[in-house]
Amino acid sequence: MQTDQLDATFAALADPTRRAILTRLAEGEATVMELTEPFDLSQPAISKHIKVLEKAGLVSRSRDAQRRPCKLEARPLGEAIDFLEQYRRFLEVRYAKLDALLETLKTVNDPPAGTG
Amino acid sequence: MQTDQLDATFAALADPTRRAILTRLAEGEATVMELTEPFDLSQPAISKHIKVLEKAGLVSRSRDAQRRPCKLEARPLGEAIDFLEQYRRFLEVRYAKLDALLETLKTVNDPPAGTG
DNA sequence: AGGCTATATAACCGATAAGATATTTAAGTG
DNA sequence: CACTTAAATATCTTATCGGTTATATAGCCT
Repeated sequence: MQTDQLDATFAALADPTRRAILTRLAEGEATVMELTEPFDLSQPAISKHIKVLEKAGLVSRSRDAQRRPCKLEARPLGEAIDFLEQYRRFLEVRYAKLDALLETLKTVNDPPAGTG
Repeated sequence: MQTDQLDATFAALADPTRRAILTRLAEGEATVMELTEPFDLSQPAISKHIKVLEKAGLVSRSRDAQRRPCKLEARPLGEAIDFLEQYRRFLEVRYAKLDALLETLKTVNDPPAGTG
């Protein structure tokens, strides 16, 4: 895992506008216009944010006529999680919660066990 | 979850020196001197980094004579993970790995953690 | 008090970030 | 070709960052 990749990923995530863009992209692809709309920011400002996300590898672009739809690329987020995982033992409460979550998910595979 | 907290957390994580400091602190408390030593940076530079980490709530300080030992505070990292979790469905491969990991951890069954 | 050690603060610098507005490029349409 | 729409680029401004050196503060020890 390169340090530069983590730098870029965390720096990209450090901006609330960019996080909001990512959240929106989690619902599906979106054009620059569509991404600009919900914000009180100029189109060039959003284009800049997109460029930051793109450089961090968090977003990829395609083409649809004049449009340049953005798509979420989550791989770098995975690397960020990998980094944060090293602190797992300091997050015992969360860890327990996650454990419980996975337990629940596994239970879903089991035959119905009545109320849980 | 406040946006400012996430801003501060991710911004703090965006610097490799600060990530290295956190990694070191994961091994236990350390003084400013001890944290400065491994880097080719001045003591004030490290103090500044610590202040950034402290403002983000990732580090807390105590006192030991003239020393101000730093301690890792992982809670904000937990919130960062919470944010990243929303992209889990875009990280199916990782998710499977995490599942396997937790399976392993449960089998291992660590003793209660103390810091030293 | 004087001196040593550990850390923080101040002042400064160059680079970068985040925003704006204005303009340009690219692509489609009449 | 002119016009419209979508997005990118240029230029500028202000603020913050990350580093420096120099200095100040705080706490211990004689």
